[in-house]
Amino acid sequence: MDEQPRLMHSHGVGMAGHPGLAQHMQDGTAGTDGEGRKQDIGDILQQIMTITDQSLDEAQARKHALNCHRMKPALFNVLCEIKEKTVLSIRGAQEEEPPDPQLMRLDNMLLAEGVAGPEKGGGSAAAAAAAAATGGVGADNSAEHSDYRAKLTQIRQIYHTELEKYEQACNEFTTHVMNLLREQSRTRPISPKEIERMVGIIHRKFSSIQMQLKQSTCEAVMILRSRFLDARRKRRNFNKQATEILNEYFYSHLSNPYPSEEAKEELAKKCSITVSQGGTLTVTVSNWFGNKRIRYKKNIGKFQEEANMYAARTAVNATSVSAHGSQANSPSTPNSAGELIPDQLYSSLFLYQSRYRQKPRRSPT
DNA sequence: GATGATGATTTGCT
DNA sequence: AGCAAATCATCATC
Repeated sequence: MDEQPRLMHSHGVGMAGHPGLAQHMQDGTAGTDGEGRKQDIGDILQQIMTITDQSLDEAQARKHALNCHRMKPALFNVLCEIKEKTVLSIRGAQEEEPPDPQLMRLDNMLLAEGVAGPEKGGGSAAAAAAAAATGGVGADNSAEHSDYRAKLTQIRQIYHTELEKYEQACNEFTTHVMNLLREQSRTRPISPKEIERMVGIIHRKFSSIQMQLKQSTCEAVMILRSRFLDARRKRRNFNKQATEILNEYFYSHLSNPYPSEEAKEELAKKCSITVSQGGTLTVTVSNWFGNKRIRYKKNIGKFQEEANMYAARTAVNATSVSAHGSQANSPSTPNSAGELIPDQLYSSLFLYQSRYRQKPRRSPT
């Protein structure tokens, strides 16, 4: 069979645009069965058009018949040419997709939470990371942590099995489609690029499904996190002693209630704050002072009694230390008139300063 | 369970 | 970076 090479040679000769077909048509015994040839081509085209309407076996047989048809190479060439012309216009629509920021965010989060990425002892890495994020919580809630770990591992497992399932399905489908296209490429021209494009489309579809999985996994992790590890949920009021120490500092520094970093550390130590929610111990102290300042300022009247009490206490302490307790005032009943004045002065100074505030000065130690 | 207290977080400013 | 202010979310009390 030397038909194919001959057809290729004829390119550009004969019937414009359809050289192969033209050659073929001129091949036959001239004139008499030209009509018959036309009929033949019409039949073939009809068969191709209706091939999808037939049953599988029927179509298979028809396909085989078409493949063996002597006109097939010629038709194929024609299709190739038409394709080449149309593909040129399609090629422009090739988009280079940038990495989806949403997907990247999800990936990063899953990685950070230890759901994606390498498994390290059943998600303990994630728990450790979470613990670090919340400031290295002590042993008081280790039971909750193990609960959290277990649940996270569960999520992790579901995520991975689902992801694997999707990946497998994607691969199966891709190979299936590729086989189909290869099979079809025997009857119609399909460039490797087209197959590539189709694979790309399939992958995009599947990755959008994967994204949904990632999204819901992220949501599940967030819920779990907020349920077990959110600092706000873990909020514990300070004990009485800690509050007293902090209040003592606050009211004795009412003119400038901005403890330095060192003072904060000192206070944290004194208050034996173990549940450091925010990050470092001093952050908790900072939070307290921040809240105290704003709430004091908002409603001085409400805090007046408290202010008087602490002012009196420090005053008593001071006198008892400096003057060897010679002024025998009862500690529980302070001289109200004597203590109120400096206190009010302090508070007005604080309020004044809050407008024209300066950086808190560092303690000399 | 309604409400105020309170520790933590967020937002915006300097 | 550190703060004020607003806000959130839980705790504690009744």
